Parts: sequence; C-alpha cells; structure tokens
Amino acid sequence: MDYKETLNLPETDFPMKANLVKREPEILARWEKDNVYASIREKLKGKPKFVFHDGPPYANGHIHMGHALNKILKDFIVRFMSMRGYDATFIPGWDCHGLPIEHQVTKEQREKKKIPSKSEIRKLCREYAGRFVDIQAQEFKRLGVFADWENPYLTMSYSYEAAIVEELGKFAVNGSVFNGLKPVHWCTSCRTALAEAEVEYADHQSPTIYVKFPVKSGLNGQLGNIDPTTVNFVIWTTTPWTLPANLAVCLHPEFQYSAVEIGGEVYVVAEKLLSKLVSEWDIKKHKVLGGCLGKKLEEVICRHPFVDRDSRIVLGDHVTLEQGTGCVHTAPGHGQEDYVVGQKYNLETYNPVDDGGVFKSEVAEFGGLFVRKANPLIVEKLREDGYLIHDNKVNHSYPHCWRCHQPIIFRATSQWFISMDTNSLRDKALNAIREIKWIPSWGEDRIFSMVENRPDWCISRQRAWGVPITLFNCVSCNEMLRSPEVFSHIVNLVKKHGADFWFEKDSLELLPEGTTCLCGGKEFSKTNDILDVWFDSGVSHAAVLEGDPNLDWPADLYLEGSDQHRGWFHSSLLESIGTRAKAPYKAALTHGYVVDGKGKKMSKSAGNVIAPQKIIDQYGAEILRLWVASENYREDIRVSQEILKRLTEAYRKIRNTFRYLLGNLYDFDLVSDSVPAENLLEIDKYILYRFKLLNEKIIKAFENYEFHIFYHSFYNFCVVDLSAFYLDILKDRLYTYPKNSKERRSGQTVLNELLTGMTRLMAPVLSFTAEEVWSYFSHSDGKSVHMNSFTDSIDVSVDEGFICRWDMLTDLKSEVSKALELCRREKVIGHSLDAQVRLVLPSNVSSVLDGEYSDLKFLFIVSSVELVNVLGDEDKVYSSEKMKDLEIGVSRMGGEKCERCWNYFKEDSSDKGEHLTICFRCIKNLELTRA
RNA sequence: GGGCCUAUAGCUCAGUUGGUUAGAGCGCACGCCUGAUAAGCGUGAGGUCGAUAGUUCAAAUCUAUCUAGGCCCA
Repeated sequence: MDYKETLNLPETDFPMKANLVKREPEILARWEKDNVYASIREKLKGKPKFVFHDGPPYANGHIHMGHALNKILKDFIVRFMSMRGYDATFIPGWDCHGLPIEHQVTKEQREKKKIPSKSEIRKLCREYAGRFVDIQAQEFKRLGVFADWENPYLTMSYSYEAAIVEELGKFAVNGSVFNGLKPVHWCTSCRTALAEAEVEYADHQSPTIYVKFPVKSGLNGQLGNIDPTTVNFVIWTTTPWTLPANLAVCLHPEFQYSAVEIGGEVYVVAEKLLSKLVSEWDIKKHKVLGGCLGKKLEEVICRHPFVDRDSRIVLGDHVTLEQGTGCVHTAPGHGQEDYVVGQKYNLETYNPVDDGGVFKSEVAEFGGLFVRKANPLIVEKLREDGYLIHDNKVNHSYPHCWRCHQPIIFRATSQWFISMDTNSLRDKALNAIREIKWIPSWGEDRIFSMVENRPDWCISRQRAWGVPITLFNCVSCNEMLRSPEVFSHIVNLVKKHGADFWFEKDSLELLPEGTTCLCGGKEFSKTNDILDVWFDSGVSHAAVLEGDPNLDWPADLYLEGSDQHRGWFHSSLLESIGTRAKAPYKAALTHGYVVDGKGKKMSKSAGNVIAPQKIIDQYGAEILRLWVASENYREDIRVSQEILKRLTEAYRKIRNTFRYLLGNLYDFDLVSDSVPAENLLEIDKYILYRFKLLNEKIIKAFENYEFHIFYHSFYNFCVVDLSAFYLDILKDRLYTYPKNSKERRSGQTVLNELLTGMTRLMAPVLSFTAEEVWSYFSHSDGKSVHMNSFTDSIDVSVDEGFICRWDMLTDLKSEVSKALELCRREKVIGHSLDAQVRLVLPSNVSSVLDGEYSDLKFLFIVSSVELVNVLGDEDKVYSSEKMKDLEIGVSRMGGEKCERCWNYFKEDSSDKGEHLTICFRCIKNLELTRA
C-alpha cells in the first residue's frame, strides 16, 4: 500500500515562482478596475484625517531612483495610515514651471532654427511639462503607488497659478516685497540675464593687473610704526573694467597681512603670498616693516586710484590665498561675493554699466565705452598715474553665453525680493522651526542655520516660463501699487485664462477700471519678470490643502530628500509664515540620497546609475519596494546588483513561507474548523505569542516610519520562527494526523491566523504580493487586502512561566541540533529522525520543564527522547557549553522506520494486521481517518 | 573653504545610561533530506567596530584630529 496517499500533504495553486514582471501589471489593472484607492478613501471618509502632502517633483525627464525611493516611502505611509483607520488622502503633484523646461524647449527650437516668441515658448513649455507629467505618473503608478492620480495638482494649472498670484499679493500688500539691485550673469550681446544653467565655461584671455589703493585714513599703527601716507593696499584683478565700480577692498579676518617696503613705498599683501608676488613682480629688494591680522584693519579707508571716491577695507571669509594678494577688489554691482559682503557693510550695489555692456555717461573718461574695450585704457591710465604695479595676460576658464557663445559679465540688475526682516519673517520662521517635529532631529539645526543666515529672498527671474510677478509701478511716483483689490482682480483673471494673458495684455487692460495711485497717478507699468519656481511650489500648502474638504491645513507630514531643507521645506515655510504666521507642516521627515554599492553618488559620467525601470523589468517593482523597506533611509542608501540579488532571495523565502501556509490550509474552514484559543496545543500557542510580539513591533515601527525594522523582523520571523522552527515541527502533525483531528486543526488555526495577520502586516510594503496571497484565501471576500486593517488583538494569553519554559525549550532544541550534527558528521545518522536522544538535564531545566517531556521528540524531530541520570557507552556524548551541566547522548535509533510518518519504532508487529510497515500511531490515525 | 550628516562581518541591519568573549538574518563553506522540491533542515568559518590620539579601572559607545563618502552652500 502506498501510505503517501494517506497523508495530508500541502496543496495550493499559489505559484512558487513570482513572475512579478508579468503579475504586477495584472494586479495594477485590478486595482484600477476595482477603484481600490478610491474605495479606501470612501470607506474612511469621516475618520480622523492624516494630512500627508506630496512635494512636487519637477516635470522633466523620467523618474530616477531618488523619485522611486521618495514615492515608495510615501506609499508605505499612505497604505499604513489607511489600514490604521485614518483618512489619508494623497494628492500627487508636479512642479511645472522653470528654467530646465524652458531651456530644453528653447534648445529644441534652436536646433530647428526657430526663434519663438515668448508666448510660443510658454505654450511649448506647457506641452512639454504636460507630457512629462503623464510619463512620470505612469512610472509612479507602476511602482504600485496609491494616490489620486486622476486629480493631481500641477503648478501650471490655472487654479494653481491663481493661488500663486494670490499668495504673492499677500506679500506685496503687507509690504514685504521690494525692488532692489542684485548682480546676475548678463550677456551683453543678447542683452539678457542668464541662469547658472545657461552659462558655459570656455577658455578666454584676460588681462591680469596688480593695483595700488593708497590709504586715506584709519591706519593707526596696526601694521607697526609706519607713515600711513606711504601705505597702499594691493589688489589683483582680471577684470579692470570693474574698477570704476570698486567700493571696497576685502581682507580675510584671520589672515596675517604684511606691510612691505618696496622702492620707497609700502605695500600691504597677505603674508603667505608675499614671496610669490615679489618674484612675480621681479622685485630685487624688499623689507617687511610690520604686519597684523586682517580683522585689525577693518576701519581703514583707502582712496580709489582714479575715481574721486573712498574704498573701504572690509572683511570676508571668501578671501583665499590661491591667487592674487589676499586683498580683494570689491565691486558689489559686479560679483556675487562682492554683493554679499557689500550688503553686510551697507555698500551701494553700484552698477555703472548698461544693458549693452557700455559704461554709462556718469563714468568719467570711460563713459560710452564697451567694458572690454575699456580694459586696456583703464590699464594704461593706471600705469600713467603710477597705480599699476604689474600687469600680464592670463588664459583661464571664463563664463560664456550658451546662446551666442560670447563672454558674459556680472552686472547688478533690478530684482524683486521678499524681505526676511521687514515683517520679521526670519524671526517668525526661526520660532516656527522650533515647533516643527524634524525627523531625524538634526534637520532642525540644519534648516535653522539656513534660515538664520539666508539673504532676502530674490523672487524674480528674467525668463519666460513661469508665473508673472503681477506687480504694477506708478509711472509718476514710481511706487509699487499695493492694492488688495487690484490683486484679487488679477487673481480672477488668472483663474479664468491662466497666467499667459499677463504677457499678452498691457497694463491698462489688466487693471480694474479707474485704478489710481496714492499720488494720484493713473498710469502704471507692469512687471515683466516671472517668479522663482520655489515660490510656485512653496504655495502648494495653500493651493492644495486649503479648500479641499478631504484635506486640512496644516499638513501632518512632509517627506522629502535632505536637499529640501534648502528647497521645498524652506520655501514652503517662508511662504506660509509670511502669509499665515504659521508653518504649513507639523512634521518633516527626510530621507537620504541613493548612492551606489560603494557609497558613491550616481552619475552618468561614473557609469554607476541604476534606473528604477531596469529593476522593474528585471525583478519587478516589488523588489524595489522591498529595497526601500530594507534600508535605513534616514542615511544615504545604497543600491547595487548584490543588494538586489540578496533582496530577491529574501523575497523568495517570504513568498515560499506564504505558499506553505496556503498549502496547508486548503481544507481548513475558519468557522467550522477553528480551535478555541484556550484549547490550542502549547507550541501553537507559543508561536501565536511570538506572532503577537511581531505584530506589535511592526505596527510600532510603521508608526515611527521605520520600515527597515519591518523588513528585518518580518523576514526573521519567516526564517527563524516559522520555517526553521514551527513549520518544520508542525509537518508531522499536519501530514500524518487525521484531517479533522484536534492536533491538526489546532495547527491550522494558528497557520490561518499567521496567514491573515502576516498578509495584512506586509500589505503596506509588499503590496503586490500581499494582494496576490489575499486572493488565494478560500474565505476571502474578494475585496482588496488594502481595504483591511491590521490584526489588533491576537487571541493568546501566556504567563511568564510559559514564556520561560519555551525560551528554555528552544535553547534546548538548538543544543540538541548541535549534538545531532556531530553524529551526522560521523555518518551515524542522516535525517534527525534516524536518531534517539538521551538527555541528562540540569536541575534548573528539569524544574522549569516540570515533567512535561512527552512532546520533546516532536520538538527535536527525533524518533525518541529519554531522560536519564547517566549516559550510556553507546551514546555519542555532547556536553553543552551554553547550558551548564546539560549532557546529550545521541545514537542511531534501532527498530523499524515507519513507512508513513518516517519515525522509527520498536513495536510488537503481531497486532498490526495488514499494516506491518507502519507504527501504531499511524495505524490509529489511519483508522480515525477512515471512521 | 563653511554648515549638517554617515562609517559595526561579503550584504542589510541590531548593539539601551560606557561594563562578560560585539549580535541577527542572508550570503559563503561543509553536511543532511527528497512528503514546501528551481524547495526544506543543520553545523561552521567570517569583525583591529574607518584611522590615530586622548578621557576612564573599563570605549563600538565620550572628546579631539584625520581619512573616505553624502547633502546644502561658497
């Protein structure tokens, strides 16, 4: 007789091979068809809200690993919070305006030899952004991300653009917006400002000159006992044309400066550069007369070498010793660092150069000259007047215009700013930062120091693709129009027509009829600049959260990469503080950057980029999700082929565990076959208790957004508690006992609890697989697993003695395994059932076990366990190191091997009738099965 | 150059307020099983805790410096 036929072996159609690449799209289609996301929202309507606000990615290009990481983390949270019973509406968004798109569109047009108008560019940009919104939405959906994909927010939608204008109006009306000068990259031949991305660096030859700035006052012996009228600070520059705009000479506060006598005059330069300069200038004789630290010279005033004006000595940390003299020529209208240091010292942002790069008439001798034409003339004048120490030519990398390839200049232009201090924006923001929960906590210090030290917010850009700065200036008094009525008028127009009309209409058509300035003027000029895109996304809290009945303001959580401390976290905070005096989010969670297997950043040039699409095509999105869950994302997180390989192996193990659970529940009916908790077998109760601990641990980890704790503990539970321990032991009972026996049903009751509980537990992370498993439940109601909540209370109560006993039993089992392995090495046994075990138990163990030894052979999966006082000679003796005084003897079990359950037996076969090759236990079980 | 952060086995992670011989799982090696089978089980070998110096009876843990890397600035 083939006894195998009489066993209850596992049966399931759940495939061992996941084939995720093919199966995931099917599950996605089902979610879409059944409207699962919307159904979850419907079900949770009216429940406490969890307001989770999506930071908008830029609508350009395909998604990369950083996007995938960010959206998958968000999806974990949305799914988890929903399963916890929160109404967690998630509206995805995109940042649509801005230079990179305009740049791309302009480039394409240029390649077609077209010169589009501003409104044509805007139209093309809108199409371009729309195209990538669709592409990225598809890519995000493929990751399994649950969101309201039908109703995303786009910063270029008319309603959003109107919200931007409305928010800007609040700043304008309350007096925070002002007009000022700021240096920008400027192309004199295109007569336009350039963004950093539009600047290309190429070799260029420039003059290089050393110029004396004679001391006028303020030198009172700091450098030693020297006649101040002989002293000159020496600067170095490669742009002589910026000298007419010189207002200061900048020193490093901590550098040592020397006063050196050369040819009857005294020069001041950085001490460490002196020898280099002396040889470059070919000076035969020099004498150091004195010196001091830069910071001692702050009060000194110099005279400009050819303009009737002072030039102050100022201090700045940007001064270096790499080039020049350590005394830096400073023209706040012609350089970023000069501008910043100029702000600090209240210097004028002076720019005497017009749009075409020509000196204005106010510049004596050089007025009307193009700046680079003026260079040699300025050098000659300096030489003639005796202020030039040395000159030369230098070839260096110099910024050029991306469009016309001409060298560009740095030039102060009129810009719009939001003041950090007029309405105490900075102080209020700093206070708000203290109230927000930053995860990890160091985010607080990081953003705090950024806000503390940042300059006023420059919100204007001289570009086409963006939301216009909808400001008017009175033509007669040149004051800005700060009328709330005018703003709401414009807001309504934008809502209706989008922002384009601003550029298409003149100010008369844009203003409400009869608009009059406080001065009585009726003529106004409109601003042609557009807004910084950080302002666009910064208002998302207002545009998206306010007014949506499913959402609320402020948000409970923002979650972005750590770069957003300067980006979206920052701009959103300033915008909200400036208009609402309150932060737009209660908590900000940051994740690190995706780097390669060695911790290096991914870049095309390094060739170490891994695209999410490639992982999806090769392994499936589920592996990507598992990757996100497996790593501690608060630091930089690594991805490599090895890591992905490990993850697919872990995935297979998890999957197989579920397959085994399903396979052993094919004949189990929850209602009719369940065994009440109090009647469960001990080990069943024990594993249920272990699961209860796991459940609690994982839910707590989810609440703290610590997904890697989920991964490690869940996986460990599958491997250690289930596969290697419980399921291995349970096989005997599941397979050999009658289908309906208490022993088997007890195990199945627990397997069922594990299956349903674990499937839900992994649903936020392994969303596809959880759904697939869920659909294999015989009693499943056909609804998505994601419609469920977690198992709240697992029905098991155990006391301390129980836990203590089982901890001891598992230790004992692992010691027995070691003893068995010794015999296996010596070919005494193969399978553990080949063995019989004799134990000498230490008294602490036997007292805890308290006489309950009968199940030990099943626990150890051996054919016999005997407790003895002394081990016999035939035993292979193993003395435990871990459990003191424990001795384990193992020998080969004699007798017959039961053909059915594979346990060995030594039994009288005369009563066995036809079943001579199986044990009495099996005979009994067979009879019960047939009865 | 500045601000913030990171560094524990090949991989991913633990490691409480400093306190036994630094842990887990995977991977790897070796073996077992063939009733979870492109599965399952067991045992074992892997670490100068990035480096150096210091504080301490005692340092992966505290301090300083350095190295490598990341983000943001300049």
